[in-house]
Parts: sequence; structure tokens; C-alpha cells
Amino acid sequence: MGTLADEIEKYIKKMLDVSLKGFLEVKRNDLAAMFLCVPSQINYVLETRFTNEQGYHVESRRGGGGYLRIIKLGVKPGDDLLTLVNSTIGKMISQQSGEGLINRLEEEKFLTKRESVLIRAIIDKNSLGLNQPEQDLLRARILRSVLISLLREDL
Amino acid sequence: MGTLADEIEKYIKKMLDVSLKGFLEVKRNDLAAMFLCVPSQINYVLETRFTNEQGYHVESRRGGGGYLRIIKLGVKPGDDLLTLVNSTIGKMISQQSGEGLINRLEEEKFLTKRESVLIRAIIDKNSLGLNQPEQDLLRARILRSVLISLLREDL
DNA sequence: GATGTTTTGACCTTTACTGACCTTTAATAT
DNA sequence: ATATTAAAGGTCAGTAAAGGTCAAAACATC
Repeated sequence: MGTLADEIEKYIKKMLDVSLKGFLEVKRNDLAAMFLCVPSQINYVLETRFTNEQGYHVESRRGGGGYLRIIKLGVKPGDDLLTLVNSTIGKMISQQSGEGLINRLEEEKFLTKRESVLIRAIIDKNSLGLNQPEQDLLRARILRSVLISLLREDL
Repeated sequence: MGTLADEIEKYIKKMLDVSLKGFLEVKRNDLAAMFLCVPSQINYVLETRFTNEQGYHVESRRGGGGYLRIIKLGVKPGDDLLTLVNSTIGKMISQQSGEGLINRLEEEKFLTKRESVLIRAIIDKNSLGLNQPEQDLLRARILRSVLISLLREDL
């Protein structure tokens, strides 16, 4: 039943559940061979079903010994940080809004003092440089990946 | 596990840890024989994993009685992080070199695990976007201001 | 049949590994 | 002393082994 993409999705999720480490490491080619499809099909599944919004973070390495690592984000039930992050950071974000978010996350103890100082330093217009609107786009990309990376369950 | 290069890296690091002198002296041919690879593989490992940014210095001698000497550059207390940062980060810095520096600072306990994960996310090419050489310029600016922000007295 | 989703394949980039050839140093022979 | 040989390590280009991208084709839905 379902599409091939659905099958691959189910398989990955099952493997993630079984794994004790909170992440799964596989070779793209192996997965493709297992499901008799082209390797890029795996990327399609990851892009459509393992996004940040859906609570996953994917990293990879190319070259000999390369791999895909699919990491489950540890989002605590109740205060949905992921939702907050996603609703506050769109395609672009101003320095002001960014700082607002950081302040809030610091107050809520998701970020330490040092971490928030560090992140404020990055999203400062002087560190980023660039003109508008590129600066706001860049700030959004950076802020999103930084916060998502801190949600990793294996941390 | 990983690749042959990873194995060799692990072996050298273990030997360094065990050694009381802070450096390790080996024969390139012996190492190659031990790992059943060509001698130039050893150079590959040294070039990719024992760079200056990563806190190592390699010296060698050719000819009869030749050797490789791998020296760990510890950061002594009292050493100035600012000097280290400035000497490592120039006008531009690649993702690889940046990660090398972060790894080193984490190992030396200047950064917590979370902080290093966070900074790695920032300097990732996918967060930064842009093409070369703008990306390497931006990475240098950001990395410098992030690390310097952590030197604040009140942290 | 228009629209959205899935599947495929051709081409690209990154990382690991190998081997042929080169340079330097020490030991030995003349 | 000098020349020769042996014993190291260095370099670089080429090949192999991964994963990434993007657009077109196929399929599904309404």
C-alpha cells in the first residue's frame, strides 16, 4: 500500500525508533538498493518527510565512507519550541525580531547566557554585513539552523 | 567502522593521549604497514586531520632514520584566546578550517558541546549560502565576532 | 485536462585512496 | 674526501566511492 516514498519513510521511522541513540546512520546507496529505486529517491523522501518542521534534522557526508544521518529532534511535549521557532522565523527576519526571540528563549532557559550572547553576536547587522534584503534572509537561515541544531535529541 | 583514514586518525590520537611528552614520533612506513595501505595515505590523514587549525603541528625528516613527529598544540591557561582566534581566522576561512578550529576549542574546553554544535551550524555552507569567495569572507567575519563575543568579562 | 506528487536519470561535487616519480639524509664503499 | 647506494619521507595527478541537484517524465487526483 501507499507509495514507495511512504514505504521508505516508514522504514526510516521504524529504524529510528529501534535505535537507542536518537539518530540513524545509513548509506544512501544501500537504502536505494534495498527499495530498488534510484538514490535520489531517498533525497526526495528526506526532503518531504524529514524536515525540521516535522521534527527531524538530516546531515550527511559525501565521498568515500559517506553517509546520511537522520536525527530526531527532541521536542518536549507541551511547550512546542519547534512551533515557536518556525512561526517566528520566516524566510527573513530582522535583527530586532531575532533579538526578541533570543531574549525569550533565554528567559525560558532554553539558552544559557553565553549561548544567547553568542547568537546575538551573529545576528548583529555588523557581523552579517550585506544589504537588505539579503541580510534578513541570511539572518533567518542562520538563526533557524542554529536553533534547530540545539534541538537535536542526541545532544 | 568509518574509513581507513578515520582509523588511522583515531590510532594517532590515542597514541598522543598515551604519550606523556605531548608528541608522537613514528615512521611513516611502519604506520602504512600497520594499516596495510600506501605510505601516502598517511600524508592524507595528516593533511586532513592534523592541521594547524585543529591544534596539531607535524614535522618530519627524510632519509635514513627519518620520521614523522606529530605534536599536539595545547592551549595553556594564560594563553590568549584572542591571539589564537586572530592567527587562525584571516580575511577568509573555509568550512573545513573553521570546523577544525571549533573542534580544537571544544577539546580545550573553551566551548561546551552545545556551543560547538551551535557554531558549527552557523558556519555550515548551507546556513551561509552565497558563492565563493563571498562565503569564506562572511564565515571569517561571523566566526571572529562570535568567538570574540565569548571573551566578554561578564560571562 | 489542470494541478500536485512521485519517480527517474544525467550530471556535479566532495572525500578517500593509490601509485609513480621526486627529494633528502645517512651509511658505505672507493 | 667523494661517490654510491639505501632508506627514508614528499608530491601530485588520477581513480574510486560516496552523496547532491535539478529538471523532465510518469502518475494520481479532482
